[in-house]
Amino acid sequence: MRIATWNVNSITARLPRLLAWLESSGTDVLCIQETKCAAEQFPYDQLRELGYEAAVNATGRWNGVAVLSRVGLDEVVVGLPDGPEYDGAQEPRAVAATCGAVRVWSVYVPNGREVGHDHYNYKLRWFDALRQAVAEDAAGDRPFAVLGDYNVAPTDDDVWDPSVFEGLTHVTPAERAALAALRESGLSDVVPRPLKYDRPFTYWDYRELGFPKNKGMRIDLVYGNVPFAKAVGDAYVDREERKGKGASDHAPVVVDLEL
DNA sequence: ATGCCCTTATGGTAAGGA
Repeated sequence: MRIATWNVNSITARLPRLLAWLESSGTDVLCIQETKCAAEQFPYDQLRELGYEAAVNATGRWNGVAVLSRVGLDEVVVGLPDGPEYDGAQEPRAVAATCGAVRVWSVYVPNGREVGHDHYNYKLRWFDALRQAVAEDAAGDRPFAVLGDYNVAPTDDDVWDPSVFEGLTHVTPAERAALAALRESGLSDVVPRPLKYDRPFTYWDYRELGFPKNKGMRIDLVYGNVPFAKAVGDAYVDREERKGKGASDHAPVVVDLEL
């Protein structure tokens, strides 16, 4: 089974590339983030023509997540149970589904904006709610993973230049502690291979030649439980998808499971 | 080498991204 996660930065803007990539990559299950569309705008029909069902949590112009699957889609949960609110609303940042033998969450963790900002505190609360929501599956016998844009670089090696990030979100001890707490609940970081250069970055800013200069970050993560991690045959960042006109600023992370 | 911001909702400008 081939499973992947990809922040598409608008499923509407990315649809031609998304459909082509699903076909060329042979992905069975895709966790998507930043759909940036209302539920009624979601391209169910085009995806169904390629054989994919979709579990969607999308409410409008910001955020939005989905799980696409061509190997079954059951036990769908829309939204993080007991998830925190921001500005009085639960944002569409999580959706879960069981796809064949594997259960997954697709997550888009809040950005945080600035250290100490309300959004940063919300980000940390959101991680708490995520950990509690996945604890039972993380400790279970069924292959399970939380895939998505975590908006945290796990280590200093996961950003192109740590000195640039001093005092900024994505690298703080509190954010990294939230990742550590997830690992302590039974999940491990499935680190993909880079297909070029030494480190498996997954995001490069559109500005200032970020991609050609490889000024990247590894913030799109796959956290799997023991049965999931044992089944991993290969994992890599498909950096080809970051190239050219009409690319997202994130590349897909692809995991092959021997199931 | 894969290229010098992109996306949304708007109705010229604002907000978010990280």
